[in-house]
Amino acid sequence: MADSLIDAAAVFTFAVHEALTRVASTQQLSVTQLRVLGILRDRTPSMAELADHLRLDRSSVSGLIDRAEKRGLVVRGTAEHDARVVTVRLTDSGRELGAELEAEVDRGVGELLAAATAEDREALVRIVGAMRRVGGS
Amino acid sequence: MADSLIDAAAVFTFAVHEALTRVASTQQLSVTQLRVLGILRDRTPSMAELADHLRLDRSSVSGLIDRAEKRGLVVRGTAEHDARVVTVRLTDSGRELGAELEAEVDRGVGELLAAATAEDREALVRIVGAMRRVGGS
DNA sequence: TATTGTTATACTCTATAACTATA
DNA sequence: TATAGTTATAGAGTATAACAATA
Repeated sequence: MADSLIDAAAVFTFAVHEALTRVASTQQLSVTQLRVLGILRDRTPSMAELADHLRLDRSSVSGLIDRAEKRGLVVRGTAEHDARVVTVRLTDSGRELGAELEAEVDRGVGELLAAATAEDREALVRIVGAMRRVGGS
Repeated sequence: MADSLIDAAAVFTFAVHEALTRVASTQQLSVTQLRVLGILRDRTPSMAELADHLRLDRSSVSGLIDRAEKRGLVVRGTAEHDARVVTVRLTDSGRELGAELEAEVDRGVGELLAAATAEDREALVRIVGAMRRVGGS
């Protein structure tokens, strides 16, 4: 596969990642915490499910949620069918912050893509669709 | 800008970032250390220039290079024109490891993009070209 | 005085190993 | 026994503030 393609993928990745870092850091959050807010927007997963989404060890997620809970962004709950399971959901304040940051991400990433043509932007959406069909994520 | 586009950018970014993390971790390296090896491939920058490339504080780069030097991947040198300046360059071993990992990155990222059409892959290269012309990086 | 780089410090993120509670 | 989650521990990565050496 052409070298310029791999380069492009890497440059794109670092640029978007940097935009995410910048947005998150306006609220003293990491990109991982930003992802947590995004994941919880329409889910109330168990710790294990959250770890799977993030592809992190459960012990890492324990610490992550400790810190997010301390900041009042999320709360731990219990699942009724299995007393071992801990669920995580957004607080109102977490949902509000998540929505704010999502808007900022839209703005920041949108800015990065503003110079591309509409056709090329559509190609990006198709690429990710193809990735998903193959990669399983 | 369409929501699916921003989503696609984020999903793409996390997928590539994860592939880079996976490759780097086969050698107990972070993505940042992997980037250092890539940056030094055809440059011998000062600490300040390296910090600019990585968009990190100089103190962060001091620690990064401490660890890379301890592993024998890079060496610090001096610039003849200014005794304050410290330069960084790859050792032979660092260059070799960098080449190995670059091949793995090509393979891993190439795999992610394998399902996309050639036309769409070309669009990605154009998108990054447009980003570069605007964004300054 | 200004700049380059390092050090001290503090915190987040991450994994591994050992543990507790529940199934 | 097996699974869900936490805790203890260790190390990397990052920034801020204070510093030393050089310009």
